[in-house]
Amino acid sequence: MFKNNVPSKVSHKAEVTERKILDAALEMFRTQGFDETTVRDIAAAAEVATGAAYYYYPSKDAIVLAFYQQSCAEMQPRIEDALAKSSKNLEDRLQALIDVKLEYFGTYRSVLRALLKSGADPANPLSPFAENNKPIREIDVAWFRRILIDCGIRVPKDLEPHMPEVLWMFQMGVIYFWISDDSRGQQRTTRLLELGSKTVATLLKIAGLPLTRPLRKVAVELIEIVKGA
Amino acid sequence: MFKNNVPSKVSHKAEVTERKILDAALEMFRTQGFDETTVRDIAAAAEVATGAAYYYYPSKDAIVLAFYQQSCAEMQPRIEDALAKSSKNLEDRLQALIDVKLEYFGTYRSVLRALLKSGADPANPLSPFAENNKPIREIDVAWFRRILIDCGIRVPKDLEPHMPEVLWMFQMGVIYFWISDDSRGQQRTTRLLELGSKTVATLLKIAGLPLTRPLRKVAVELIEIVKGA
DNA sequence: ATGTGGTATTGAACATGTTCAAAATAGCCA
DNA sequence: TGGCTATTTTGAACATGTTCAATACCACAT
Repeated sequence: MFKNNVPSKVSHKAEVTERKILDAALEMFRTQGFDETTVRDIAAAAEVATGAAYYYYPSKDAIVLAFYQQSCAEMQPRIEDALAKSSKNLEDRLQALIDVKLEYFGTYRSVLRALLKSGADPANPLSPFAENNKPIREIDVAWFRRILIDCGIRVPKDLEPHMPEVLWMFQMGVIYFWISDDSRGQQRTTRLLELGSKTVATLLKIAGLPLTRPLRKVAVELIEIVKGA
Repeated sequence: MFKNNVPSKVSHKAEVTERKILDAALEMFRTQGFDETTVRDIAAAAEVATGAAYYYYPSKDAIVLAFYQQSCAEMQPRIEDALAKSSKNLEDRLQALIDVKLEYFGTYRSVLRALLKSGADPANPLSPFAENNKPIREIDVAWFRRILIDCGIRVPKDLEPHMPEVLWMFQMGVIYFWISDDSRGQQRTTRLLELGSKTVATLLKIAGLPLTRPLRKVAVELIEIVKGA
């Protein structure tokens, strides 16, 4: 009935509180760093009691997780844009795609550091490799699959099903490098991304040549070991 | 005067306390895990007050660091042995060397997880990549240098200075994989180590062929970017 | 209006890493 | 031996992530 008249004030007060907490937290993480920000600080900035934070988020880490989920959603249109503007070749698109992420995360390096502080441990819920982050991972991987299809490179049958995840791993590598890259403007990461993207594209083209079959076999086997059963 | 008669009891009581704390800590980390072990627990097990732990170790993490240093020292003779027994070819020796580490760390997986929980962040004192762990890193790298020399593979001039550290990175990769490998007896890691070592050796031999020069150039450049200025 | 059940909020209490001022002890010299 | 200084040891206090019982609030049925 009045859901269309007074949609938020009354019925969504809880959601407003939740948002206030998340926003306050991210703002403080951004400006002072994750470790330097107290849950009490966050609650105070959001004008609620300390316990309220735990009513909405089971832990301080969970706030970072919420950021990760939000960031995934918010980046979708940006990625779409970036790919639309870029050429269709693999190198350019790899760069464009990963650039969107670095740019987006740029303001939140401290939050990302907190997110990735667990290394690549799949047992840690914060890790992009964790089971609970599978949905995000699959959205990400889907982009790489699309890039691969669009670029027109003919990928050998044995390698093909693995390639989207391999590219995703490349992306993760760049991001892990980036979070502790203290060079001016993270120029080392920029160079790594440029040369890395080019190399990945080159290798993928080479992988189609007949002579490379034995080496490719090994690569596929290594990939399968790492990916697990 | 009596330093030779009563060497430890009197003059080294502090060192005894330090050891007691370290031993108690490692034992508890091993049996209950790092996070599950309280500093109060450690102190109690070592029969000292809580504060005593902090007189000898500036933090709980620092205890793990002490373990890392101790482990490096204790592994030296084992590595020497393993290499003496193994053939001189690169594949076998890579495996033998890394096997020593996995075997040694086997009893302390939980401690190693704590050590590597900071990912590869050079800013974290616990990380093997940190500045303060340079001495350990260099001892490790020296072994790989020696392996490379002994194996007799002719390594191209541009690649050669980087190879010891590249092999060290390979080792770190295996270890990072190992700490979250929950397969029975960590058999996935075993396979990764086997196939990985073989592949590294193969690639290094191939790298000497004239046709691979352009690709090698790129590889060297990537290595230089990652290693930094 | 009033009670009622679920939701949201509070703030004190707890666990654990860490700090620190005070107390105990050790080594040593007169 | 007695006293003095530096080292070692202690345990209470603090900071911060987290839990929880108590309270306040809200929408709705009577």
